[in-house]
Amino acid sequence: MTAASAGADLVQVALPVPLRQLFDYRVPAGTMVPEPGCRVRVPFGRRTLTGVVLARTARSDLPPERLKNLAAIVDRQPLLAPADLAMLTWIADYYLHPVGEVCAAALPVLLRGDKPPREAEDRRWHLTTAGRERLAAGAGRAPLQFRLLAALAENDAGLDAAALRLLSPRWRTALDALVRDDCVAMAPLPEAYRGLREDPPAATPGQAEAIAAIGQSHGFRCHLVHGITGSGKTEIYLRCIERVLAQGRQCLVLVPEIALTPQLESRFRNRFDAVIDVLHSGLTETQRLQAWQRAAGGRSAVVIGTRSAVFVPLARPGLVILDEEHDPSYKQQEGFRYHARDVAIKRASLAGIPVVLGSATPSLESYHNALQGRFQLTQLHERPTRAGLPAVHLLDLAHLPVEHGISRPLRDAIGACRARGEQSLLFLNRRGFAPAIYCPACGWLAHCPRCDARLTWHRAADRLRCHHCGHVGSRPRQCPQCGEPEVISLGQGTENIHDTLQQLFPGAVIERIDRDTTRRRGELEQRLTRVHAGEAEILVGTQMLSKGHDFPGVTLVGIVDCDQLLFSADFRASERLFQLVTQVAGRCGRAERPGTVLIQTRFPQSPWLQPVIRHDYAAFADMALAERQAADYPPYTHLALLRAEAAGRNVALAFLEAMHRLAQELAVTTPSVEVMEPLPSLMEKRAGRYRAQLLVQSRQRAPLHQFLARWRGAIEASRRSRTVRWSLDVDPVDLY
DNA sequence: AGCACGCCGACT
DNA sequence: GTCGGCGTGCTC
Repeated sequence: MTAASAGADLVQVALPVPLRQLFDYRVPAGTMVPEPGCRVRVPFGRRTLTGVVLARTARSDLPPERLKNLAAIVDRQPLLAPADLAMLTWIADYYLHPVGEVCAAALPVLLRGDKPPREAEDRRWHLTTAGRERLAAGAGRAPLQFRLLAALAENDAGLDAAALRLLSPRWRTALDALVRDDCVAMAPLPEAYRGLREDPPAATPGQAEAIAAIGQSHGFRCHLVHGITGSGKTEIYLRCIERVLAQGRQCLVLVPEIALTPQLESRFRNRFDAVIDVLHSGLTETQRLQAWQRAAGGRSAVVIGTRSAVFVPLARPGLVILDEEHDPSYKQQEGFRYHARDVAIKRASLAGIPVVLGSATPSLESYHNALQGRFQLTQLHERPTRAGLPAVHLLDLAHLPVEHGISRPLRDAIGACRARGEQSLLFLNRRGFAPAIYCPACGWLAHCPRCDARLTWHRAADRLRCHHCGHVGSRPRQCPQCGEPEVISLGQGTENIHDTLQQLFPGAVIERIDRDTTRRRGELEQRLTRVHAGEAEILVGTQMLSKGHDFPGVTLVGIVDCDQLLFSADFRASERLFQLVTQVAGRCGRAERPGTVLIQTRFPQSPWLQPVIRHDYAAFADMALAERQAADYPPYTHLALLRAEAAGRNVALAFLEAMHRLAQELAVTTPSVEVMEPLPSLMEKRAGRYRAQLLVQSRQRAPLHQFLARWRGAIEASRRSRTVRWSLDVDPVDLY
């Protein structure tokens, strides 16, 4: 770092404001020029903000008299390395999002302010020989120093800041004095990786092939590991991580949700004697800061995290793994709408390291990339345990006796399963007791006053709830429209299925797992523990059950209603159906016993169900890809979606119509970009606001991006954009 | 996003 | 007569 010369030194600063630009500031003469990656305090309008220096520069487009001086430099050393800044700049450009907000999103909350990083808590101090002598000499004029010495003498491994703080809030000054006198020194930090704790099991041929392929890649390469549920993808991750750790480098492992971190963490801890950190929204801000600092400082070996952890800096990056890569929760659905999978791939390419995407049901985008040779594909078709894949059967609801959503064969199968002392799992993607309340006399249905949606009756709470906004109402005694003395409930939710099963199997222990029964912290874990302990005989639950958790005792899986997935407006519906059923089916028969999956449907002839029955991902993907190609949908085209919402009906739509005209003018120079007509959203009214959307499509990425950049600029400049709430979603995942 | 400036309604 | 509504303009 050099001191600024007379007035020629400028820095470009990313500020947390929704403006897609950098701001230039003068470095006062005589002060050190902050390096890129350092935070600075700057005057901005009438306030002072904290931003990140992205670059040094000698000249600015702005006239010199309008440039202001930096108010202060927060960090002496950069918080973010040049590679991190390059990644963040790329993301800001790709998603057309303000780079200052992207930078802010990449920093822990405690580093977004103007405070320099706090002492890393894993730093420890221990006694030196001189310290021992001072202690032996007895207490002198400095009683606190003596107490610190005594405490440190009892702990050979040393004490950290938290432990010393317990001795006295004024520990810092006393410790500094002791360090100056060489009585206390910083204890060496533990090595990030110290070796294996257990011998890895022998790899199956499929695993060995994947491990070798990933291990052979020098520099950037994207690997897609497609392994059927239970085929041992985690073991592949462990072996690849082991190789990278042995080289003294770090690994970043991403999972779609917090609930999956504990089991992965414990498997990693059993295998590796290493510093392993988790990073997700369930931590306190202080914990997040510490994990972030350990990763950035190279003091951790493995970081396991959810979506936002894709931004955590690593001093020595060696490998990125993204488990369950098909999971839509990798896409942030509001504000800064990035996709962690795509960011992870870009990040690995910038860092020149391999990235591994794993899934039993890869997204069609990734699978297509693999077929095109852009990703390297490894497939695992076998389970290492003796259990084979479950047998899948369809139950035709139209031609079978059905009671409260449970058909006779499903009921009998559950009974037989119980009789064998095994567990069964029923999947229904619908919470509550009944999804509709209906008047048999006049046809009235209970609607949400703020959304275009029906209200769901939650019987335990005796409330009508809207699952799209926070609305809660009570069930009317009589029909509010015609006065009919009794309204009835229609359809089944998990609460209802739970009840029905309890009636069919009196005395059975049934565990319901959905957002309603696992709202409080630790409740999910508690219920899962009861299931694993074998206390529960039947499990009923929603989507939550499909994600990652293994239930070795479950030998029967029932999909109560797959038709809602079969007929959905979303062009990804068939993909979701295959993924969901395969993932739920994968929960069973993992141990020695084979499993059975029963799918209830009114459309057993649907071609989409055939590959599900045969566990044939390739056949499903061929069908789905052909359909996507015919309809000009991803992965054959790229999409962007302009969404808008406003309090008044048609305000958002009128805005989009104006933006549509604007887009058509702009698209003249990018003819490969197709701008669709704006449409009201599928659920037009939601939480009291009216929504609409406009789809843009192109076969080629580059012209689309070029168009979007100009279009977004024009939208921002238009006065109308201030009358609605709008967002531009690059690569949208949900199209409604 | 904030935060100012700038013109038109109901009130300490 | 003011306090304050949110339209619109700007931030290196």
